[in-house]
Amino acid sequence: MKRIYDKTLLERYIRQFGIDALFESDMRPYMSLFSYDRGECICNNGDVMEYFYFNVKGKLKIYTLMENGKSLLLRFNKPLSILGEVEFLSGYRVKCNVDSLNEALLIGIRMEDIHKYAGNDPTFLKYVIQCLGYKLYTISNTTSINLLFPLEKRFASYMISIASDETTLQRQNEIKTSNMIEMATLLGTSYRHLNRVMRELADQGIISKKNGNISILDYTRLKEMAGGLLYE
Amino acid sequence: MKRIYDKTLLERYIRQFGIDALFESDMRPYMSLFSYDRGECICNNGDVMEYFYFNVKGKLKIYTLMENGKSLLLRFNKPLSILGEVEFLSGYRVKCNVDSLNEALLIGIRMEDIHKYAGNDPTFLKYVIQCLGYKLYTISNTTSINLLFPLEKRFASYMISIASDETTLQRQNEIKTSNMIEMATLLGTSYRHLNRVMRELADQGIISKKNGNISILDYTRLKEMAGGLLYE
DNA sequence: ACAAACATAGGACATATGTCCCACAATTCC
DNA sequence: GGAATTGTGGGACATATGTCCTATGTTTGT
Repeated sequence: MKRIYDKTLLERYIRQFGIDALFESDMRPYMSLFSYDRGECICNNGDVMEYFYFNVKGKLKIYTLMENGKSLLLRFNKPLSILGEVEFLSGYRVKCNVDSLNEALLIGIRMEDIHKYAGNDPTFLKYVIQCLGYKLYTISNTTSINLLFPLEKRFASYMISIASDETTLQRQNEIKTSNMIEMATLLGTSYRHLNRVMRELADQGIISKKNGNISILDYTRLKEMAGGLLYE
Repeated sequence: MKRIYDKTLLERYIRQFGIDALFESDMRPYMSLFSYDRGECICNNGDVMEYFYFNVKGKLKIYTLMENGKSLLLRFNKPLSILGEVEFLSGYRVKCNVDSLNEALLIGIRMEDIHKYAGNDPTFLKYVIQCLGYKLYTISNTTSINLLFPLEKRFASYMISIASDETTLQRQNEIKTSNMIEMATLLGTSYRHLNRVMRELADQGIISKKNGNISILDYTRLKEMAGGLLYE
């Protein structure tokens, strides 16, 4: 973790995501910009959260780590999203682990400052509620899906959801898989099993794997296989 | 569901849980008291939430129901807790099903009213954030354990949770199982498998099944088996 | 360039869980 | 009372998934 003393960059991100509009007063004086390297840990189970963060660049991995060493990915976190909103009012210690997956930039505000200057700011509080509501909803959804459907269906629906990119509004038929292991944990399964299921789909001519990319060959059958499931 | 026109009772619960202290203005004029019977449904997937609720008596069961009929228990909800906080700001439809497990009492405030009179009330908003944070935390915990541990553990924790009755504050060692099939779906498994696992526990002398009731014979070992997971 | 670390691919086997089926007891319906 | 329905208990087998291990290609660090 490095602090970046670049007011211009900070300002650019505030503008880009409209972060100033989330507060009724100007919080800029209390904001710092931090950068994290690929794979760097942002916080761990048991930590006391010193900052409230806005993730403005990079993908974060949020996961639990159990006593027996098993871990489960809870979600990925992409800009714009927040970190520390649970701890902000409760004062609890952190319960999850958060790692940066690539180079990430976070805007941090000290917990004392956010308490002092935004602790009674309805605009900000409502934003936090929305974020929390969204997180609660998605995790409930994922939980059910993970437990109730076999990987084949989950994989199919996952593929469809990332293939239809909301930004371009057009379907990508080629998906670059940054990392199979990451994908496996996201789907709540083992790498081995994901591999097995993917090969079955490949054998059936529904997808194909080529130099690390997955191509959708038969979108119709893939959609059929997902059977209405939606990962959000 | 019956509306109860008993101002004294309403006032008693407001006092008992300090509900008036959660708002900066007096919300009593907008509160109604509702009672639900054992097993009665409070809301369903797809409903529009008309009220924001405080659960002041009774245990609620919160679960999802998928299109294919499968369902999964998300959590139990005991006083004091709230319902409708996700819908309150987002306007989303309800995504879960909520049933009352025993006789329950809820204080309801119409969504319009809570928007109008508490939508910018920092005290209330902060309370909502705390509740959401707590829910997010517990569901994250449950999710991980659900996915990382076998039914045996889930069953054990389920037993422990319903055996400790909040009203009597004393442990029931005999649990009447209204319906095994329902219990299986709640735990996200098949009846067959639940049966199998229960027999294993019975063989180990941890529980016993007699004329439709489950008795806990060895609470300590049962708790051990649950391994810290609590459906709270 | 070479070693080390990592990603991909998959065999062999164990375990958790699901599906299908049947038997029997309890409850409800005429 | 007898038939029909429903809940319970469990055998046999199939499927989904995990664990462990091995091999090979690919990237990275020095």
